[in-house]
Amino acid sequence: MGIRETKRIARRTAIEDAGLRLFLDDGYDRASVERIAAAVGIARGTFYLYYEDKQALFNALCERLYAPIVAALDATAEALRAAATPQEQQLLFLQMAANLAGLAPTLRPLLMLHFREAHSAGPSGEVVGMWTSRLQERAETILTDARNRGLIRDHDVRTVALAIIGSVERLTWAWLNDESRVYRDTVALELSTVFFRGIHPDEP
Amino acid sequence: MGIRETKRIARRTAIEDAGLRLFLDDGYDRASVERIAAAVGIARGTFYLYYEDKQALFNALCERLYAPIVAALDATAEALRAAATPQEQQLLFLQMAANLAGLAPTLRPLLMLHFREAHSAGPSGEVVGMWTSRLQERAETILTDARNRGLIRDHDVRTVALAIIGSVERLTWAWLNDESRVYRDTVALELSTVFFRGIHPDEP
Amino acid sequence: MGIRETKRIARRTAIEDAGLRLFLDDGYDRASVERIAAAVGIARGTFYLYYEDKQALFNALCERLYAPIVAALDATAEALRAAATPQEQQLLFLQMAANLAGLAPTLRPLLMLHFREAHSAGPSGEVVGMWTSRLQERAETILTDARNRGLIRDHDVRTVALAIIGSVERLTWAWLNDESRVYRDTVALELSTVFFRGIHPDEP
Amino acid sequence: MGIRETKRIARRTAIEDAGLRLFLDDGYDRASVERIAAAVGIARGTFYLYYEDKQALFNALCERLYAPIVAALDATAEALRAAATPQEQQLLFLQMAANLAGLAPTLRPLLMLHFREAHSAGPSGEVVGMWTSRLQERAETILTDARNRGLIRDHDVRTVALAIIGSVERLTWAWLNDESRVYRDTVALELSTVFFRGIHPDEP
DNA sequence: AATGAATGAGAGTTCATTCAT
DNA sequence: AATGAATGAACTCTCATTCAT
Repeated sequence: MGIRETKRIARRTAIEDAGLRLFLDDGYDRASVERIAAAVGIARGTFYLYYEDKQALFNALCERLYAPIVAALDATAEALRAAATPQEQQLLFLQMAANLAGLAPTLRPLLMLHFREAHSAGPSGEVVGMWTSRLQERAETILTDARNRGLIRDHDVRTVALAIIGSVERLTWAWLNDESRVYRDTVALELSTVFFRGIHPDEP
Repeated sequence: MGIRETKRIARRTAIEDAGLRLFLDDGYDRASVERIAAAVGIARGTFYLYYEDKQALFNALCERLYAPIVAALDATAEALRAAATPQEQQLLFLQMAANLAGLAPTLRPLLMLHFREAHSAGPSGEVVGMWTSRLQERAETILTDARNRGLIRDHDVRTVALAIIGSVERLTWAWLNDESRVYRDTVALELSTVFFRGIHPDEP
Repeated sequence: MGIRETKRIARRTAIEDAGLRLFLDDGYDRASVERIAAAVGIARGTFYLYYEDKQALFNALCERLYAPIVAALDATAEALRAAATPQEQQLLFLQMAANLAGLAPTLRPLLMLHFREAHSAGPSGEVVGMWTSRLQERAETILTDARNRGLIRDHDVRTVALAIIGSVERLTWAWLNDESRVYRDTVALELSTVFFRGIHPDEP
Repeated sequence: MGIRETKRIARRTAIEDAGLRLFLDDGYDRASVERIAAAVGIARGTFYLYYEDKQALFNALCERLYAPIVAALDATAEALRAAATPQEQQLLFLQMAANLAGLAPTLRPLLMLHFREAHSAGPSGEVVGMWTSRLQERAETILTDARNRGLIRDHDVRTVALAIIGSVERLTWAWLNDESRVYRDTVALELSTVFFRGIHPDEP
């Protein structure tokens, strides 16, 4: 890779990092390109050599956040299709939960950004909404598959998907804000139990 | 009540209604006092005769939204303390759920506002956060009480409270956005079942 | 008229005058709202209390310039319809020419603005073009009427109208720029003679 | 010519063509070097290897436009000096008009540029003004000569020259903008007639 | 010869709030 | 009680040009 390309990537990363920090501190709307540029140590105009506009920077950060999550869900869906027994399936669910929980620390500030802008009125809210609905689709796919195989009770898949995602979101938000007693490792298991005991078919 | 007082209240209501609409359309930050005043048909300066600043208007809207919800939760908590049997308690839970679901249509735009600003960086986010934590407290109180009486399994109360609130929030958001197949009436029951079957003690 | 209204009008006039000067010095595009406001001695934001945007200020100036010219043309057209003999008609033409020439000194800077922006690419050019085509319409109406009455030879009315307007424009521009030997008083007569001798029917 | 020189000229032509298009679309001021370079497919900096600055590019385009027109006028003036009879002279006038009208289609976009920038406030306006005054000089020379030989009536030469140029400009502008019924071929004749019948001495 | 990163001033416009009327 | 004029800082984005590579 040429030296120019290397420098360019490094600078893009620097801008994204600074942008992330300011978006978190001030929100997408209030964070100004001027301050982002200043944080990186570049001129205002230089910013626009790397991103078409503020929105493009935000999109890049979203890509960073959601791409690995979507990938993890897709991988689980794929594996589930190959799973033969209910036991295998349950294991895969738990692995997925652990997998996602494992991603969390790396993605921490980006997750924070997700919540900050999730329902905002501006363009940031729209982008997050688009990604969120993709996640929702994946979750529904997985649950539908599980229901068809008799792994979970015959609830309305959409409702259950929303409920689970909502729980995960709320707990993640609590974790991000260091609300006491939310421990990443135990919570995944705890939550799984709550939902599984509730949604799996009663044993004879 | 004097005619003056009546007119003052009517105008406050008009300002709040216009403010609500604009906060929803544009977000708290982007909604300008100028446009709110114009929507009401008053001068910019007149706005400040009724609210100290934009923030005060937002606070008033929050009061409108959260006060009845907190009241409903408090009433349930009170009634639960007087309930003797587990059957009575379960009934009270269902009544509370139905009660809250019944409030939803009236509060619809205000609920939308809740989500719009829930995690925002500015002052609006802080206010919503304060109210949200009050709701969380109430939920924990109720669940702790239920657990102490053996009505629900011995989960971590905080985690379960967060999970339930998250689910409710996510489903409410879906309902607000007319995502298909989220019907207010059935969803309360469905959700109760999901959580109850999961969290109540196994029957012998 | 209330004192507020009076002051408002005075300030609008002050803004228009300053705007005119700067539009002339720098052109519509390069003239900045900031400098216009500074020339008036008001804050940047105050400008927008009086005009929606820079374009609106330009439109107001165009109104000032073109409205009296259109009025003069319409008055001539009206009078022509009532004129009985060719002699009367010719007299009216000369009166119109003198009339317009009489307006020129008052409108001088505004006429300058017309030429500055007449063919410009931006929004200013479009507005001027719109007004210009209105003038063209009026000129064609008058010429068509004159031709129908046998006052002028049977040329293509549109071509002649364009030729006359073009001549007038070019001479006006020369006058505005103090190109020597363009005297307002004599030029109207001179030009009339040039065109009349050429376009009136040959005498028997 | 060396291959290098050939390539250099080809690239200059490409830049001029792109510049012309953008100057027409956006106006000299708003057309940015960046977009011109992008249209050619070269880097921003490369532009400055071929033209000292944006102004220099504009000058080159003016050269392209005005040089042939000045040449045509000079040729006519020269031929007129050698002409013996009024009939010969009139013929030469008509030939010149036809000649210029013949140039028009080739120069079409450049003519458009002339009008766009003719009275603009910036440097582009000054350059066009300089060329325009050269054309005016030539026209006056020709008319003075014609008057001295008794070919045209004893009008003020300067006024007539301005009137003719103004007419030609206005009709050309109409033709450029496809205002209906302006046909290049007939218009030259029509205009000649209008002016000739008006300015040549009365026949006995 | 060609590149494209970098600059920083400057553009139009909006904002919440104050205060004299 | 009500008005609306005034502020000036803040915003996003564009510009012509330079220069190290």
